[in-house]
Amino acid sequence: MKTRDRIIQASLEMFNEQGERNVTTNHIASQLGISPGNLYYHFKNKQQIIYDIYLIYEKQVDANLQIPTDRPLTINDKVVYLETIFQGLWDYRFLHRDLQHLLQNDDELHKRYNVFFKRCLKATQDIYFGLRDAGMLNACDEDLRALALNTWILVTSWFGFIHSNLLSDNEREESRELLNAGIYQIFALERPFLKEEFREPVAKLVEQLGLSLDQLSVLPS
Amino acid sequence: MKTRDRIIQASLEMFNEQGERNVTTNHIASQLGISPGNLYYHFKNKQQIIYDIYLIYEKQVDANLQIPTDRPLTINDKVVYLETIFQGLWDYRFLHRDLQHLLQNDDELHKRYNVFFKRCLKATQDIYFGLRDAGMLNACDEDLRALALNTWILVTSWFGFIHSNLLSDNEREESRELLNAGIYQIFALERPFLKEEFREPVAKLVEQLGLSLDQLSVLPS
DNA sequence: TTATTATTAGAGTGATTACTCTAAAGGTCA
DNA sequence: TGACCTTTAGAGTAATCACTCTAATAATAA
Repeated sequence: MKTRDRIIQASLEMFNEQGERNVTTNHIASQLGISPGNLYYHFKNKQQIIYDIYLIYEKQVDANLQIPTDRPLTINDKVVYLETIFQGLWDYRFLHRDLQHLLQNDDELHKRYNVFFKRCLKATQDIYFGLRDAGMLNACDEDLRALALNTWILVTSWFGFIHSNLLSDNEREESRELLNAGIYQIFALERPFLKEEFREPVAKLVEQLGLSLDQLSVLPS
Repeated sequence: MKTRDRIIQASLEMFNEQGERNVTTNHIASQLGISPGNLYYHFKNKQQIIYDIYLIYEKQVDANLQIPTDRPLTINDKVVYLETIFQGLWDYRFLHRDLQHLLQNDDELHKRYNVFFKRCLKATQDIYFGLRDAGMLNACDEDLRALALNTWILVTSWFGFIHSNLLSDNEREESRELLNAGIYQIFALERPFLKEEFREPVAKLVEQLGLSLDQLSVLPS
């Protein structure tokens, strides 16, 4: 692999594991067994490494949020959307963890992220509108717009939430269970809007997916 | 005012405005016109300043989440809960902005915060159960538990969200409008569970409160 | 081969920052 | 007044970190 790509990959891994703030460019270089000079030959500065990682993430999310034009949406589409989005969240989790600081230090990134956010929110709305058109949801436009925004906030905050609230006592590893619990919470958001005849099958689907947070016994009951 | 209290107050203001990461102990001292030595006479280290600020915040939130025992909950209680909680969020917004990093660097804070989170989640659940007991909501236990958790995540992520997504283009100041939009989003969460006869009065209440985000024309429609 | 360019090493640097140390000043009470 | 404790100033320091500079080496082309 090219040195440049190895830098990106190692940075991503280290950022995710230790947080961007705790990973220095010297750490990255030493992790790869290369010199700092070499790293700075390939990247102008640390910001640029982050920016380049972000671009890859953005591209992936945009691909994941495509809406089929040739057929109506199904409930299974929704599951696929959530699974791919949460997987992306996980793979690039440092981005959302330190988002505010990253944006504060890089105007270009901030502008680009704002455009990206609006595009994602639009796509999320369109997915919900699509599900309503497919006869699954019962809600007015205002409901669905608020729902889309709440979905976005929940999704982008999910790993921050589990990291802050559920991972300290017992060093529980961030796991697929906790990831699936996030999907469960999103389904809980839209459940009240589901038409009667879809509640049963969706409940089955969610159950298959894994556990709710309640069952992980980390929360009060 | 005592020097110790002035340090706490100045730190809080500066942390909120610039982010904890960008405020050094020397900045705080110089802002107050005192020496770094003086600051460290009153506080063992920077962590302790943060910890002390956190304690004040925690106390305030606990007070705000009290549930009346002598009467059933009303919809107006809900408004008061949300207004005081969001105001507290705003007054101590740096805490949630940099939460993960703060917790990572201070085990004692992390443990204490975990207990606090569980207490808050319990209180939030109890409020929702109380609203159901008062005949306002129509939902099963599982619905309400998921709702409480989603409420917590939304509330604690709200200012991070507006800071990252809505404040860059035009330097729009974080304003009461944006704070109220957060309350609007929380009401949107529970709206589908509201019993028919309460939808009209709640809608009126929400309208009085201010604008939804849609009307702020920062989002796609 | 030789010339040229791309890649790498690694020592070093200037800026920053949390925090320390010593001594002085201020307050209190006999 | 003088003894004693509290509070303050401010210079200083060790560590950290993003980044630079120079020179060497590898790759490529003529």
